[in-house]
Amino acid sequence: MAQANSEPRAPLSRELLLRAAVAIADADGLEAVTMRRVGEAVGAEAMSLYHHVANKGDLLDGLVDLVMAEIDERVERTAVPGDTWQQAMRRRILSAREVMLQHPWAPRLFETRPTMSLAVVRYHDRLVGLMRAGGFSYDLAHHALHALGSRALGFSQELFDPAASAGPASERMLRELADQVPHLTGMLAEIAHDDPVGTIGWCDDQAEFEFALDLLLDGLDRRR
Amino acid sequence: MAQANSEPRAPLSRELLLRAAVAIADADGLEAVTMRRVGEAVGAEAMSLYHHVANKGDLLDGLVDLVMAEIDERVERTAVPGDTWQQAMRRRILSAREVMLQHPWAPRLFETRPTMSLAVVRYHDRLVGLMRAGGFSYDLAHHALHALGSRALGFSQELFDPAASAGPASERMLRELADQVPHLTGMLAEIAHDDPVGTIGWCDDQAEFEFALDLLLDGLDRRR
DNA sequence: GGCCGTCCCTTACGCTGTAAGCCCAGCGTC
DNA sequence: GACGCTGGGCTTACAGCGTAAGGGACGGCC
Repeated sequence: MAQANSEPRAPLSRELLLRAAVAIADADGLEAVTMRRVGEAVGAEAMSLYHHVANKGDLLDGLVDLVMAEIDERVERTAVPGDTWQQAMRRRILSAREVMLQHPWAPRLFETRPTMSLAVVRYHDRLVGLMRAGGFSYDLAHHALHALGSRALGFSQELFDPAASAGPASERMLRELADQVPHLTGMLAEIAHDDPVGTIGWCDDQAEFEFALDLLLDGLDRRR
Repeated sequence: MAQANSEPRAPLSRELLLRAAVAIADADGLEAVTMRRVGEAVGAEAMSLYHHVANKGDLLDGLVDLVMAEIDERVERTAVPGDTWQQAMRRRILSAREVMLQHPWAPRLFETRPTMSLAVVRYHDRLVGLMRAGGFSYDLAHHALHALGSRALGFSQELFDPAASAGPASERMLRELADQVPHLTGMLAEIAHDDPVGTIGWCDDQAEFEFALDLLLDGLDRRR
């Protein structure tokens, strides 16, 4: 009713909706991505979106594909020809992680989606390709995929939760519970996080991620 | 209105609600656990639950604690005195896994809960204790916790999704996409899953889990 | 007896995803 | 030019969610 003819507005399209949804998720988190909110962002009503996506699940799948496209692009850009399987794998996974760091909501989305998108399957297929070229048996490559888990896509699930545990409140609480968790308090006291950049959650910083990744890659190389 | 006085019904309590919620989750999955549904299960209205739980999040946290209690109990029962750190850790984690296998919804719940419950913290604290006794530095123990991630609690996150990817439909689809994912199709053809018992999702069977676990434990032992 | 908690119920609100149907612009065809 | 079709947008509406607000019945204590 308002708007008159100020701007004719680009026609809706799947692409447009997905871009809007990404913007919303980046700004306010995944739970802020609702049909009404996306509609508002593109200047349309919620129900109009259904002409371009089958339902909300379809939209979320679209988000996954979009993030995967970003990853693929970056992976391609940062590839180095002479790499060993291990170097190539490492580089690729860390590239994926860079994209995940830009979209903090993506890990949770990837984990939650009930069916795996073709893009994700293809990503893993290429990883298997790398390992095969490096002399892996199919069996070991299979094991490797499972051992890596979500780490193959550049993130580790956070049981020590993201953000919420940070802050002085939880630190004080932890100190009060020192008798209940003596080892953890001792550990935290010694480690004294200085929280560098590149942190997804509380502790999942770059160094942490790379330590676990190399632990796995080395172990795999030894079993090759 | 109905019911008359057929059965006076046990008074509500936190315990009662949690037990009912577990039953519902076991039967129909985590998303079936709604306040109304839990209320129905205990013969009360949804709003009555709020006298025993602060809100739904509190109820879910209660579920986590309940599962953790089950784990602790089993861990205690299966402990063996003479174990090395590695044996003890392995045994403990596999015990936790047995409980997770009985509550397929638990992994997702653990991953989703925004704040970590005291029970979970204590569980990890004991793991650190084991490692310390095994000669770990705090720093390495810290790395170890992160490297293990959710595996410390007995499950690995499923990017190859649970159940949904199984069945002939997805297998046929995969065959049709053979040119797009040549390595994966080759791998799957060779592996020929015979799906033993103890499977959480598609491939996260016991053997898979233990392979990754040992890969990590061995790697950690070497860096000790 | 009067009062105060505790426990449960009823009602209602705002939010979600989405089914159903209307309306109108643009088009192809005669 | 008039016709009807089609497709993209809007409006309305519904069921289900978590939960805020308040009412009424019971028991224990002064």
